[in-house]
Amino acid sequence: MSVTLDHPSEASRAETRRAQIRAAAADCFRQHGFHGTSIAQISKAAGMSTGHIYHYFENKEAIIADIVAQDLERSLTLTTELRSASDVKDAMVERAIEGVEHNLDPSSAGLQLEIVAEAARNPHIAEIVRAADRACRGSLADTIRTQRQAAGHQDSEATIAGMVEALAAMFEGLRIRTIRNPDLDQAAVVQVFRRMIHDLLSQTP
Amino acid sequence: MSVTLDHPSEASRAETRRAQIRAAAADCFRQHGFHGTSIAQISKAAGMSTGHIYHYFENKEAIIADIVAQDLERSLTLTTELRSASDVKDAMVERAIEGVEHNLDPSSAGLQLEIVAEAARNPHIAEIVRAADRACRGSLADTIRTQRQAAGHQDSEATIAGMVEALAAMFEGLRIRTIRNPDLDQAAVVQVFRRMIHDLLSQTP
DNA sequence: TAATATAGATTGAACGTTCATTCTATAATG
DNA sequence: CATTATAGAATGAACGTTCAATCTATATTA
Repeated sequence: MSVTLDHPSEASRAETRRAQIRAAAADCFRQHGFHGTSIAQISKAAGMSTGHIYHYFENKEAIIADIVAQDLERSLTLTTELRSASDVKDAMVERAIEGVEHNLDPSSAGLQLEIVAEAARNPHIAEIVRAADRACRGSLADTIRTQRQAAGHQDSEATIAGMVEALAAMFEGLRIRTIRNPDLDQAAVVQVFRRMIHDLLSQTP
Repeated sequence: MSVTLDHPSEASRAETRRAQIRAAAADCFRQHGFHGTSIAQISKAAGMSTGHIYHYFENKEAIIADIVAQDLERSLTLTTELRSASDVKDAMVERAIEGVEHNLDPSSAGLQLEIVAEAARNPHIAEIVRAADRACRGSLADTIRTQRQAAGHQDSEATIAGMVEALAAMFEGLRIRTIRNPDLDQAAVVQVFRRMIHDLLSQTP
């Protein structure tokens, strides 16, 4: 709508500041959790005053919601990418290492766990998380269904849904594993995961 | 040393009170998280004054640590139980339903996620959690190793460790799944899990 | 047994601090 | 000059924790 974009400011200036606050807040949340982090801490990390934060976010919860939404958008992208592969089974087995690596990164895992824990009790955050999860499940179910049908298997929708949940549990479970066992052998996990995914997608009734 | 035990009080009175506080606190923590719960809330839920809480716990973190320790002791018991089964593979497949049910209970899952999220940033809680996890892994590794050797397989320790991590990730991952997808089809998950566990324990190089 | 002493359980108010949020004033921008 | 960005002080509520006081019940004494 706005025409004058001579300067990079205009609309983008505000978004830059918002991103700056998001990044600083995410850092704080990783270290101290949502409710262990104060606005004062966030403002310090972002290099601005406390009052200024409220110029860009209505309140603390809005910052949390923004980070959650941004984070979930990223994971939706990852899930959708799989569908474009020519041989889905091979692609999933091959890319298992990426999924394992991604979910085992402790700082990422910490924030993700904070988000789910918050979703377990905060209806507003739960809504955002569940909508994103629904989209991810749908995408993954499509991917698996296509692959199974192409291989000549006949599965009920419940079976497909069960496979989706099992795969999701495996990868998301790694976020818990990396906290509970920081010395976990990543290579060994990748090897076992590959075999399990292969077997799951090839299984006959 | 003390002889007079006419009344059930003496030493047990204090433990009763501690248990009462633990239960009330766990309830609050489930609903509002560790750092979203105030001592005032806990004291109200436990039906006693705020000051009285400090008669039994040094501070808020001590209550958290106590609940965490108690919770982890229970999961260690569950893991150890498996070892006594005659046919471990059958037992694991048969008892998959219990593991799935247990980890899918939303109120249990919520507190467990709160604990892991706290462990991700609080070294004291991390220490408790990791010690318990080490014990569980050891027990599960023994169980799997025995079963695999009995079936004539030759696995490296890394492979056994990978299997342990995969199984742990699957079941613990369900805690995340039940929050992100409350409508999850439990029966479908049980069926897929059974097959996956069977295949994992029977797999050949 | 009646009277007193003592220990521990329990209370709720008070403390100093920190919190999220709002208000006010100044600087930068266009 | 008008608007927006920014800073920082101000506000009142809520926090974890402490503490002096009271209540309850058992033990001691006479």
